Amino acid sequence: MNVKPDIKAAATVPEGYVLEDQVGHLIRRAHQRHTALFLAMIGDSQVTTTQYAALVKLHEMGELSQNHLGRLTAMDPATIQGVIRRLTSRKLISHRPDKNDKRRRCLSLTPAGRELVAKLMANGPKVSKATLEPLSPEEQRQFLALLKRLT
Amino acid sequence: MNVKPDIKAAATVPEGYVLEDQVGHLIRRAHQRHTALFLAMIGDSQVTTTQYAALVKLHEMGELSQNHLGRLTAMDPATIQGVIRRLTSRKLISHRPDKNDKRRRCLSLTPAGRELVAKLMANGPKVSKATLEPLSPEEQRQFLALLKRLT
DNA sequence: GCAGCATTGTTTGCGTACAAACGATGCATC
DNA sequence: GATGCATCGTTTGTACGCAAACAATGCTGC
Repeated sequence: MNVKPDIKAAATVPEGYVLEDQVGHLIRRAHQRHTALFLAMIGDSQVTTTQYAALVKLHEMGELSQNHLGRLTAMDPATIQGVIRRLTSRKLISHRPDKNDKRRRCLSLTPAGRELVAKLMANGPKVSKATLEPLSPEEQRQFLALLKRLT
Repeated sequence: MNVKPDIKAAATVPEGYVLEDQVGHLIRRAHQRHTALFLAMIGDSQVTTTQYAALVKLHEMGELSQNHLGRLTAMDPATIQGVIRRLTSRKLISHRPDKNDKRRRCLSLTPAGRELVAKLMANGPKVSKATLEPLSPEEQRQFLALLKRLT
């Protein structure tokens, strides 16, 4: 098993192009790390990052249509559909038809959903803190400012 | 449909906790944006970011076992298995049994795989550049240095 | 009123991502 | 050389993430 660089193959690699240094690869790994921290620290072994986002936004906004919630949490209609289905089956979210628009489902938190989201949001800042922990406070501020402009 | 903040619900939100400002949410959105740019610019409508990573690493290293390639590209055994299966079915990768270890599959690029990866790697820097485009050169340098420490 | 277009939510299909459990093989130690 | 542990690759199940196509409903302009 060859573990050293393949000289013949490497000869055609563009100068200085290292996979591990590419933004995309680094973002993907940072995302993996954050997801692992989230699942370990958020306080409910079933709730994922996207489910958390949906719950928090519903808590903040009160009542929303499905696609609107998707837009607010950066999920396309197919993705938010599955997230809502799973949260509904756990009885954390309920839905009723919209009075004025028969296409829409009005989503809202159930009492159980409100109770859970309050508990999870107590841990949310800890997850963010742990994710940024390798950086100093000043670096964290810089990093967040730059990251925000890449979205 | 209520689109304004729900005062009653928002009253229990921890002070200053805004979903859109959390690292995890921003990383997720940056990842989505990068993936979209990658698919649009890499030059082959079938190749994904992880498939690209596997091809590039195989090109660089010459011949690797499946799990080893997975470790080098940050994919667990179950994930790299699917990636390799799809690349093999496209005849971009071939495998042979290892002489010394019957458990291992020795993976390597086929001629078609070598040809494709050379073409894709010409576009790789353009994808990275486009992803970082909202930042100035100095900011890009800062961002990459900080991001690298979060992995 | 109605024709054309936009939006809402659904489904299918494909591709990551990971946990958990598994059989096969390698290896270290006795 | 047999025991016990580690590693290799696989499978199953669950959960994003998005493209594409769809039926139902809403809306705009004639």
